[in-house]
Amino acid sequence: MKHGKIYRSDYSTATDARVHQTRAAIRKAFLQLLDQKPLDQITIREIASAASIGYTTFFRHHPSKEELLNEIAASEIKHLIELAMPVLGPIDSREATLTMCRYVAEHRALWSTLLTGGAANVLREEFIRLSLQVAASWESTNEWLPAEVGVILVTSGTIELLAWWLKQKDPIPVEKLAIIFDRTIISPVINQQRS
Amino acid sequence: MKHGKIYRSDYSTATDARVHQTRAAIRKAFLQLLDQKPLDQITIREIASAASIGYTTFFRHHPSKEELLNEIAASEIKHLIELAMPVLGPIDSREATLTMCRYVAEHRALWSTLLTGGAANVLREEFIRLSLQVAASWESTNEWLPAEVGVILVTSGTIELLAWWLKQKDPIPVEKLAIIFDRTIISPVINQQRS
Amino acid sequence: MKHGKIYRSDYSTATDARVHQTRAAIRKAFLQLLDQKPLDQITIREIASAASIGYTTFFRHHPSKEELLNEIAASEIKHLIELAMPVLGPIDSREATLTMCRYVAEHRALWSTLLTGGAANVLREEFIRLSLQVAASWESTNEWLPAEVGVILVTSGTIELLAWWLKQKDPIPVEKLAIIFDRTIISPVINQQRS
Amino acid sequence: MKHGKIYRSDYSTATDARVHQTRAAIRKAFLQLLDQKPLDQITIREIASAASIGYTTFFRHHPSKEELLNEIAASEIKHLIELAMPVLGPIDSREATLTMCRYVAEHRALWSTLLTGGAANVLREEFIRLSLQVAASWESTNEWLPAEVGVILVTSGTIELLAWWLKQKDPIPVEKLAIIFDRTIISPVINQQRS
DNA sequence: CTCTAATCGAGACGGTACGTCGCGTCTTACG
DNA sequence: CGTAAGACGCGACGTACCGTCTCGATTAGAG
Repeated sequence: MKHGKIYRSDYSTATDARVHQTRAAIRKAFLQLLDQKPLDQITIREIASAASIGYTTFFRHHPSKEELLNEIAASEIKHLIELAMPVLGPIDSREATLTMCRYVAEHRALWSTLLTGGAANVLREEFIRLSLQVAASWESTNEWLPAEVGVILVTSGTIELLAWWLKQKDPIPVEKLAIIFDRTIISPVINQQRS
Repeated sequence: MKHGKIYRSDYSTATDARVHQTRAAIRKAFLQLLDQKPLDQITIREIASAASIGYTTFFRHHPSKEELLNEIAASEIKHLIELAMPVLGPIDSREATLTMCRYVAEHRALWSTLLTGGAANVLREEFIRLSLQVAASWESTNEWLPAEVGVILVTSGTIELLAWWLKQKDPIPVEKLAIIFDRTIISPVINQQRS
Repeated sequence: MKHGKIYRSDYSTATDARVHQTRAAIRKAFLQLLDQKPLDQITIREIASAASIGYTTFFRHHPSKEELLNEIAASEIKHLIELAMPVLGPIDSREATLTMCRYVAEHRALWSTLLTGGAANVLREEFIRLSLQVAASWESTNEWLPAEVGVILVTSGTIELLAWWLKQKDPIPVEKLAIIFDRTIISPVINQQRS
Repeated sequence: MKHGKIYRSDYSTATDARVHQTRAAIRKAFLQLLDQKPLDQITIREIASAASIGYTTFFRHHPSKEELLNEIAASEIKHLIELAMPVLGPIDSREATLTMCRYVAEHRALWSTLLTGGAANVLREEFIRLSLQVAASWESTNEWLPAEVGVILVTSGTIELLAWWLKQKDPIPVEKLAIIFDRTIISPVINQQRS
């Protein structure tokens, strides 16, 4: 609506080494900046400068900084959702919970940026959007709880809990986190409950 | 840090009828715009135009649109937190829950804008910030659950649940909402639990 | 063309003592400010503040600061022109010259402001305009010199010379000034000349 | 004193063709506007619009319209002063006078704008400033006439005379102008004189 | 190993919104 | 009941980024 054609190449299948190098530099610089301030206080010129690339070059790879964030976020979120889905299954939620927490712990730096940095709000929305999409076909587990609400609460609860955990200087061990996670977020939604 | 002197008057004790009129017009126009798009896509010129006031006049009342939103949000949130606090008390959470839901239901239009419009993210942060502040002195209710986490989960859960509820075309009755609220958000945090 | 009607009263025949007081205060404050900076760097609020009157009150007396300057300038210039005219007469230019210089010397503060302060350019134009008007009916004194040119040169020369004189810390005596005035400005225009 | 950092480049050595094109367009549009109204009634937006460039682009080349005028004026004035200086020399003032008048005549359009348009006052000041600077080292030609006064009178007289000449619909021939110039402005200052 | 095309840097440019300032009009409240 | 105080609409200011668009310079990888 806003823009005309952009002269951006399609680098998706590029084999040129420079392309990969440039993309990596952008990503790295961008995540570093996101650690420091919210998305809308970061200028593209800043990213380009931090990545030691030309301003114009940024646009050859990403149409906007928002789009860049979405690209990064989407791929990371997919991993997490794949790990998180079994959590809601009937089998062994405690084990799946632990697996998910460990995954985040292993990529602490990245997730810390995503969840506690300037991208948090964007990420939350994307996270919930993708979760709802994945869970769209599910049937309700409880007659008193619309499935959609369940997904929203679990997803947002997960994000908040992980964000809190990543912010701590002396984070509690993963096992304890998994217990909190299970008791406050998972069980209330999937378990049978007595009023 | 950014600005030099601003020529803004202190209107807090203003008695001039025009002042109230102008402030009301700004607020109304702003909330209408927030219904349609996120905060950062709203320009001050748009607000001024919609409120039928001069562009400059906006700054005579609010230093920025962010500040305006915070002013509005803070006062509304305070009301809600006052109603919400007893919910966590030991006595009768179900009753307090119902009271809070009814309050939101009675101000549906306003809260709908705040929670589901372009201000949602700002409001969430402010909400959690204020909740943490209010709850700072509390002692932990559970040895396995840090008090801070409890507050965060209850607050964000509340926001998500209310936001979902306000988005529905055919919203479920308040009583049912209160049940969900109690089972998924309150009880898991304040009650004793069996693993 | 720009403005609608102004609610300005006509105070020209006012007898109210306050009116005179106010006008005097404006005039005084204005001239003081003109000593310090050019006209367009002086704001009306500044004048009003310096004159200890309300901002709006200024407009009850003068439509704009430019107009105010013109009012002041015009009356002063008229005095000077009346003294200066005989200078060009055939009788005794040296004597008239001396008279004029003495007049300026006696009102040094005022003329210093008018000629060397921020009003200089406006004053020059007004001065030349009035001079040309007064001298419109004159007949040329020399066949080789259009009357208009003569008036312009004498007028602008007078202004420049007086401005220079008023700027000096140790001004030369009036008598010497009159000599310069006569030799460089008056004589070349009115006297018969040998090429 | 006024401004913070300006993002203006140094175009003095620019080779980009667009730069020259833009600068020329600005200059042309600016001079055209100066023909019509005084400097302070011209807005930068007007200049930009008339030059068919973006508003912001103006500032990439000139910090303000006043500065732009000074740049233009300074370069033109330098030419004229170089021609005018020999006029005051002892040799052949009549010839130098003629040369100078011819130069102005050949650039009638430009000088007409500078001297009779909205820039006249600014130009006068700059002219006198530069003249005094150039003539700073001179020694007085007459014991009764301070050198500074001589420079001021010659310079301002020159400007007034040229301005008058350029304003005429049927201007007198250059030769007659040179005679007036010599008799009324040059001779009275440099020649020995009998009281 | 060359050379040709892809990629990049540098930055000029037209825009849009910002927040500030001063103007001149108009309204209100006070004395 | 008139006047000061000041709220207001207006429009220009100068700044900051935006995203588009040339330009050459460099460099990879195909011939």
